[in-house]
Amino acid sequence: MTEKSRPLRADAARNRARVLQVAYETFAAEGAGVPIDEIARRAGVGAGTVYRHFPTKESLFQAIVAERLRQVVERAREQVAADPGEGLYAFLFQMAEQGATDLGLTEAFAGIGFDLAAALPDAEKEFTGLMAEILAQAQRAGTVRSDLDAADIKTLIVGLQAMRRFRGDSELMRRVYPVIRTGLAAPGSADASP
Amino acid sequence: MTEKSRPLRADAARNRARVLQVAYETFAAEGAGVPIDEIARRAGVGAGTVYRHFPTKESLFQAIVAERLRQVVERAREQVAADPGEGLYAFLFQMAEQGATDLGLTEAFAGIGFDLAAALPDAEKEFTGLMAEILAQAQRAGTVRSDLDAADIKTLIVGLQAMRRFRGDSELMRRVYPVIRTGLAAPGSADASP
DNA sequence: ATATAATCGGGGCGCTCGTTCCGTTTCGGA
DNA sequence: TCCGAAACGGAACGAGCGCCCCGATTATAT
Repeated sequence: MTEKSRPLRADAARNRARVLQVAYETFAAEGAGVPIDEIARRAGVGAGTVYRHFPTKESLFQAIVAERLRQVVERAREQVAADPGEGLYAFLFQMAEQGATDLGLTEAFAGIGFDLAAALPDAEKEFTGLMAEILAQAQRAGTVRSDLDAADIKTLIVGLQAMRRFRGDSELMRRVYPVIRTGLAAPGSADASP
Repeated sequence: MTEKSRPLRADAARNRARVLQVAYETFAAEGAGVPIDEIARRAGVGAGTVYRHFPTKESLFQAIVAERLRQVVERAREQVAADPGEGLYAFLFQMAEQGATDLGLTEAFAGIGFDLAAALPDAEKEFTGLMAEILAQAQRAGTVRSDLDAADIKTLIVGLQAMRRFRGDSELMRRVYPVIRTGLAAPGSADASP
């Protein structure tokens, strides 16, 4: 009912893939503020070509965020499966590092010029659900204090990404991460301050 | 040597004050992205008048940030004088609340489109020095762990402001602040998890 | 009151960027 | 090989914004 999606012509499919790849790298490195013309130039196509595949700049950004979210969720599932108690910390600090490596996703996450829940409600719900799950596992394992919910974790991710973006050097975060870790630890657990 | 600063004409002084006041409120509420024309309109003057008093948009923003920093520093000195052990926490969470009430200062602080250290080196140095002082007092009082420096505190401020901006409702931060507080607490102090 | 200079206001210039348009090129089935 | 459809690319349009210009206005010293 929605559309008839005939298969793309070979050159069209190639160009679409190039645009997606270049746009991902560019948004990650420089954020959503980069002009479409610049992305087209780097991809070696005209601006018109970009707009044929993605009717608006936001739709291109959205497509990339959706794909990145998929990867993030997938990786998080692996981590929590490997070590339920440690999963939340691993995921949290990995998300923090993305403050430096994927500026576009960080902006989307913080709601800067992009409403994640409105644009990609399904992906957002899946992510929030996953957060709740990872948190519950860690709390069951006794590594994280029990008075926190998934929304608190999302808030912490936004804060950690901002800190990581502010501090160019990940070495310098060495002393900040333990502060968060200690603060999150369940009283009496190994990470709690003695 | 710098300039001849003759006294301003009465109407000029009045307009300058109006522009500063309106610009402060506007930047605080909506960030540095607001057009100069809009600020001029709200102040009831023409754009040309704004530019006679402040030769560039950035210079206006800078003037406001400088003034706000002065107020912040002054207030912090009072707080740390009143209670050295509690001073750092009070200041930290007050700065966090500014994530919601003063978007302009928050952006300047996080280095979003504005290089604080380059634009206002003296104010920045004074702020950093104050951070070191407040931190040292808290560490001496035994309320904050000793392996942190002033740069870590600035990083935490940036993160906390981002979290506060992300969470519109300060009620919702009730569970996040204790996490930070516990994480910062010196082992064995009252805030450390038992 | 008048002259003089400071100040004002807002239209306009130049630039950026998202988006569209259309003449030209390329693909791929017959 | 040939042709119609699909895709291309980049010039061009319009909106937004920082900043400048200049004729009109107003404050202030005399």
